Amino acid sequence: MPEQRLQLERFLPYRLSVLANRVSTAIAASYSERFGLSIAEWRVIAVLAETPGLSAGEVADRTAMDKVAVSRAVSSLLRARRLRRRTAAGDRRRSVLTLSPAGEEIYAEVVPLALDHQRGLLAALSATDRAHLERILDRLLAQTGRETPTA
Amino acid sequence: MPEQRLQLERFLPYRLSVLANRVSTAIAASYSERFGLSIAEWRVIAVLAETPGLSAGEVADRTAMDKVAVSRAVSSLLRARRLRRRTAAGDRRRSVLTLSPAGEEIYAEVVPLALDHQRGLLAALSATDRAHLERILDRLLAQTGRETPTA
DNA sequence: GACAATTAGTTACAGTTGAAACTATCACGA
DNA sequence: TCGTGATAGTTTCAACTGTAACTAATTGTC
Repeated sequence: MPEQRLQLERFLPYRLSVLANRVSTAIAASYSERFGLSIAEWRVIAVLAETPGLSAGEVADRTAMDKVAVSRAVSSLLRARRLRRRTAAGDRRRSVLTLSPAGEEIYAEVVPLALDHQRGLLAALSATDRAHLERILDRLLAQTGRETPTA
Repeated sequence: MPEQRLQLERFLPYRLSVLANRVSTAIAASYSERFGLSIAEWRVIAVLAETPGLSAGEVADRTAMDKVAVSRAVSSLLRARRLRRRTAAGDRRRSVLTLSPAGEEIYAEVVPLALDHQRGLLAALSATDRAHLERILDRLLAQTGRETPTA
């Protein structure tokens, strides 16, 4: 049996990781310098803009972040008055998170930047390639499904 | 002009990041527990198995790691006697890195694990989807080309 | 050949991260 | 209603990471 080789530059997990890092870093640069947002904070803002009133745990579920990261992002956003937190009516352990006007404002300003980046990326692809990519990502994400411990 | 929305779960950069994290974490788990390797250490081993005799800087170029990360991975691999380091003949600043027999051994054991993971991932895709994915990744990686500061 | 500018690699420091422990609250069964 | 176990979220502590400063060696350039 011949020794197996790997060829890192062609190894799918490695390529995915390099690509994702490049893209995330580039986008993060554009909002971190302008608004002092970390990736975690931006994700929290984004899900709360889409679905106000989530608890910290629900934010964690939807952002693929762990609860410690969410806790820290929330507390720094609260400090900056970009978020408001109440206690859930029937369950005083749960928080109910919503964006403050300042938070909404930031969301409104960051979204176009983020969409621009996405457009820039997709510019490399034909329309059919884009459709393929969507479908392939759906499948791969489903395949890797419940493996991210959101604990 | 209506406010733009983002929908994080459909946002390409976000999806890429989640997928890449899931995959890397899963693979890393399999070699980190068995061999006590970090992702950085594994990458160094992989490129040196493919191309022995690289310098630390060349390793950084090929692994999309920065030079500090390479330096630390190299020194921990040296400590574990999984790597050998000499000084380059004509330039005493440069190192010449090669795997030790123990390092080769680890490479030989990890490669099948890594390839299994890749196979598991690709199992979700048809042959044509795999070909699409390859091509699309090539393009996106080229598009994001020279943005990763390997400094 | 001597000195400024580059390059290879390491180290130090400060900020970030994650696992585990902790606090507070809730749910449920006896 | 008391006690046990689960759940939401925070804090702690130790490990990890990145930036910048550093040492050492090399390459001009004059």
